[in-house]
Amino acid sequence: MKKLLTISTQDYLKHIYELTEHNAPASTNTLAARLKVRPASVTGMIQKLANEKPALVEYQKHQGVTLTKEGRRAALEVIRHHRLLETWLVQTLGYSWDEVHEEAERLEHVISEDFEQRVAEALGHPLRDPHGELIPTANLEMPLEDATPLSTLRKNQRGTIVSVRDADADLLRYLERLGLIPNTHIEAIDYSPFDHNLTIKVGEQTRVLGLSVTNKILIKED
Amino acid sequence: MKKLLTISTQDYLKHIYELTEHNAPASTNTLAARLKVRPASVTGMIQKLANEKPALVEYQKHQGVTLTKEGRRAALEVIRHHRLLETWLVQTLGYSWDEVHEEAERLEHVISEDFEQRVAEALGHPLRDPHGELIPTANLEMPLEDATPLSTLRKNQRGTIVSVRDADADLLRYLERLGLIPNTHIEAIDYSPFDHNLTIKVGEQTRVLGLSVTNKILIKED
DNA sequence: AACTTTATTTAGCCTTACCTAAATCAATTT
DNA sequence: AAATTGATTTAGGTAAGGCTAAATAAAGTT
Repeated sequence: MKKLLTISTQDYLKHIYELTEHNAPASTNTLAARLKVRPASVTGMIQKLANEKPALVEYQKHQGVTLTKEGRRAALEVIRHHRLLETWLVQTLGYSWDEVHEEAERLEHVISEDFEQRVAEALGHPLRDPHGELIPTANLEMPLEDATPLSTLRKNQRGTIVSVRDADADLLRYLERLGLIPNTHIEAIDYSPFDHNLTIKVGEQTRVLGLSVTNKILIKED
Repeated sequence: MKKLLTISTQDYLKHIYELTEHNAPASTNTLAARLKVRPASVTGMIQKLANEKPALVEYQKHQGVTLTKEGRRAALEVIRHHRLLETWLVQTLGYSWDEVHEEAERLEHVISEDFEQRVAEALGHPLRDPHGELIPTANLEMPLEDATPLSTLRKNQRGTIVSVRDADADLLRYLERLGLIPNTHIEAIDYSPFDHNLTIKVGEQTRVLGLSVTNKILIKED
């Protein structure tokens, strides 16, 4: 007897999850920007979510918002849907890496538990989606991230790209052109401590990447 | 620059299409029953749909409602989505014949044109869904039905099941148990003009079917 | 033709989730 | 400590799409 949440509520929870993932409560304004809604609307919605029983968010006026246990589970459910869907759309309908997001964004709210299970099964219970993001488990826990930002790689170290985080479609297309997609093997050939630029070798190519990019790419050293 | 319709509107149009398929305008009450909504709500919604520009339905107080050209196209779009989705879910996720309906019912409203095309492509542009229902074409026309009701089959005639129309999940499960699913070959071995019962042979089995069943099964003679 | 039953419509309300404008709080400067 | 600025909240509205109850229209009976 799980409570049914509106699409809008699911979206709020998902975005709150993402904004609070690295500690720190989410502010009304950033949430409003993410949701493409006015700050006043966010305040209203948050107040409702905080007064549900059980409460989905923890909220003190002017102090930002965090998820409760219930809220977190609901958020992880949506995120699991999203990431499974992206994986599935890429694998079975030939969507490209950067096209799937929008489609999954709409589907994630309407698929059944049964559908979720069938897709997970069909995909062999994948750990990561096509961007390399971790997929929450069936019992709604987020696996630990065992990859590290590319920005921590230093001269002569090698690694394999695992994930590209928080990237918009433009950046994804850019990275795809550079061949910087999950499973690609790379080697750091230079690092500048001044501007934090990292020079890497990707296959035959040499690329120089700034911090804003190297921070978004996760790798596993090898 | 197609107009975006709400899920609710899409549902109204779809059900109006189905109720008016064999001539005759749809009445407020039957529509309300189908949509699981009160008659008063139907009146309200229909009035809105009739006043859209362009109008989606034709409506005269107390005379029932029919679709306009625009309304019909919108309805066929939803029905195309539904039937493609059912076909796809059965083929790629192993849904059974009688389980797909609900899932497709929710997905049909949120998939993109791109998704529709990819699925149609992946399936090889099928003509019928798993129930045998005709799938509207990409340019939103309903193909002509070239199959006939099983109730017209007479002693010693043979045919192949093409479709099971308007059946609820219970009937579908029942027919599945009897082996009466699309592509099954059958032969009429007796017909009673009094009660319209038809005795047929399905593989090794002999079955006696009443009119309420034989009218819902479409076949092609051979 | 009058009455009864059933179908349909009108009127008035509710909820959800958004909006704008105005008010208040918090943080930073001066 | 006061003032300014920016973030947040309150107050009051709007549009969808439901609902109930009451009013009206149509259809069927006597």
